[in-house]
Amino acid sequence: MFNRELVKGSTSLLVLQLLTERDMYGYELVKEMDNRSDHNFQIKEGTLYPALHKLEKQEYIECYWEKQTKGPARKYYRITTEGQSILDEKTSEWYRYVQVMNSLIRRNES
Amino acid sequence: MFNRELVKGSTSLLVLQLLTERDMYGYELVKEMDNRSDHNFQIKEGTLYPALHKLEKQEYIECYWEKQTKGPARKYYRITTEGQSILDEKTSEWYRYVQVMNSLIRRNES
DNA sequence: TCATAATACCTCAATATTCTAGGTAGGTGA
DNA sequence: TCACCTACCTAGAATATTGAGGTATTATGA
Repeated sequence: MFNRELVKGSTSLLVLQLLTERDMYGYELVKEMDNRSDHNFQIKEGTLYPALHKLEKQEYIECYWEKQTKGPARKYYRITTEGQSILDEKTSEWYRYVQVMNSLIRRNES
Repeated sequence: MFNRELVKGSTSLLVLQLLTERDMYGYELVKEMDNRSDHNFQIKEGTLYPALHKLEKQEYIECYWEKQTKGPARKYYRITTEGQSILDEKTSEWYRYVQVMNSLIRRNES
């Protein structure tokens, strides 16, 4: 697991990115991030649900309920057109951020 | 400038790294980060000074005053041995974090 | 001379995100 | 029946950052 503060702010980027692949529900997103990151990103439900609600309010994602024959109903989320373009922005911001950070922390081992 | 939240948690890493090059004072660190990052990391004094105090309390850095013939005295910081080893940890954490993030956000453009 | 700006330190309230710890409810298996 | 998993949720505490303010010294230019 990473430092809590370091990871702050990357949740929305990850959620939007995963939703470009397929519609997903909250509980699924938690498990998916955990699995795909080899347990490095163990985002908690207490973090994800409020984050989803904010993204929905911003109209970057939208939701629909799907009843299950087995188990509780699921609230699926799908990314909107606006969400897609915000994702593009966030993604390029991420790459710029990494580039700047790397140039700053790379040891001057001459 | 980057998103406020994305950058959270990288301040201590940057401070420790810069101090491996030479001892610096707070005001200098602010300007230095701004310059080196092409104005992408405009860390504010209200962020840096408390961050320095925390690092000092953790004994990752230590300070000494230096009077100037011109202008106000400067509080210089130097990295400690413990700070150096924490920096190593934080640096490798950073690289792991970037790797995991990249593997998650890289579009599956097959 | 006097006002302004730069240097150099500092604190505090507001904001945003995350986590911990709880809660509700449906369904499964021993 | 009881424990567990699925699946949703919220509230309070902790943390980092920022904006806005403060103090003090020195330099600059009108």
